[in-house]
Amino acid sequence: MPLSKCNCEGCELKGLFFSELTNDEIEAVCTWKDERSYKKGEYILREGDPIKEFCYTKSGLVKLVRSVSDQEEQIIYFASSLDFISLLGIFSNDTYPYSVVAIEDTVVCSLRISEVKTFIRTNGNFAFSVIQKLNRVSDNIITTNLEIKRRRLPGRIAYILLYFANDIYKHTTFELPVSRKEIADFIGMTTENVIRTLSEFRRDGIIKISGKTIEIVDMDKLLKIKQFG
Amino acid sequence: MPLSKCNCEGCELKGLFFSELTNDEIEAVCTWKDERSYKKGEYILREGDPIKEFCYTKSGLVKLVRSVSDQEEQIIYFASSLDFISLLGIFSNDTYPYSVVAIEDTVVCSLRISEVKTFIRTNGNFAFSVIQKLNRVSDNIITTNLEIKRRRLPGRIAYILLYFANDIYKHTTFELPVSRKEIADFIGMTTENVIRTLSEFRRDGIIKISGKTIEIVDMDKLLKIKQFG
DNA sequence: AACAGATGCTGATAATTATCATATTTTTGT
DNA sequence: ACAAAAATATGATAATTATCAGCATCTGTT
Repeated sequence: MPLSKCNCEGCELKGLFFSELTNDEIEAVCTWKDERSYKKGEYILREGDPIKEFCYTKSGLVKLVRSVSDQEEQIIYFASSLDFISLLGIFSNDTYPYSVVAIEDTVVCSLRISEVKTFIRTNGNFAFSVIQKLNRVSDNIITTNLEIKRRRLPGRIAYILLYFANDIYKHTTFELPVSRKEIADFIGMTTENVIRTLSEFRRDGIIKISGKTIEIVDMDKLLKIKQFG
Repeated sequence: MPLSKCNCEGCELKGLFFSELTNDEIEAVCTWKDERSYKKGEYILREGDPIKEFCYTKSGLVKLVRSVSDQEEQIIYFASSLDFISLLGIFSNDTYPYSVVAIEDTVVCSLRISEVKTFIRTNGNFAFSVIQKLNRVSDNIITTNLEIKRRRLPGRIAYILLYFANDIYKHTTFELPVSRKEIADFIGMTTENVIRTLSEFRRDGIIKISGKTIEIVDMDKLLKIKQFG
């Protein structure tokens, strides 16, 4: 099969994820890869399911969640485009220790994990790039959690607002992709207190809120709250 | 140089870390490896230093810490024997994002990171085993932090007591290897409240304390506090 | 359009945790 | 061995956060 028929060839992510693969390997990937679109709210992976695929986001935004009791869940991380979403335990577990849910419309590309494992064993440069990327994502999660842990409620809210504004949307006005409850599940506080703190920020002229739309009005103050709150 | 002169050959960790290396590769490791002993309290790695080595503990206990302000530090993780202590960012950063400090006398074996990187590129099975092990350690850190985050003070203290009792010392009586302040830095609470909670556990007949020695008297109650507190 | 159910919002109160002050004990350095 | 510093301990109070209760608003469905 000629490579020109393989749409992975022209994929904008090829350079990011598979620059180290040979043409033959890319062709093999292409034959088996599975690209899927998910609507906001849909489950991409389910906690407890067997790990058969190696997935990454091509576009969109997802949350990694784990359930900690009947009613409660904890959000581990938000992954945007070009992130691995298969990470925790993918090479050391049999089943997913968390679920992945689209919080915006999301396109995911999946490879068979067995194939990726083979490439790791046979292609050292590919192995190295996988290690680098896994390492970067893990570090990110760990550091983010530590940063949140050391802050109080206002600091945590400031942190997450600035995360969406600076890292995800790169704009001071944006649509919050998550509910107040999801913020609460992420920062480890109650929904009521998340709402209360947002309202206080609004009253203090730091942000404007209309529904899901947030506008950061006083960036300096928000940065100070992130730093000291 | 005959392999018999190489003391890595007989190292009890060879099977764990380097089972996938060829004899030639092990000999190369052996020539350059650096095995060092550290007394309790000594720094093994310093935050900000360039990453030149790939380190793991042969025995002992260490803490991974990062400083978050002039006076405060955050403990990321406790690593016991056979753990990697080079992990966060080792393959994606130039400098260590955290320090590693011995909290018990510790023996560390270090390889040159450049050499490990070469093995990853040239020996796929070794690469795969490194990925598996890094993956496992990262997951552990992430999961531990999530478990702590979702608990209140008593639950957090119960969690860490049971961690030392069950995972590290495998005994209901043990010497706490860390100060109350270090526990506080790990679970994200104040030193006073850690002390207070330990005192309450003692008053409630859950544990006995004499200095650094802790004895778990009422395991059932402690498990319940871990679960619901 | 009407309804149900989720989500957002606010206040009052209770529970939890931090801060400050002070004393005692243990460890460290000389 | 001694003084100084650090760690442990406890109480009182302040600050922070959770819980509960009651409404309003939004969303999706029929």
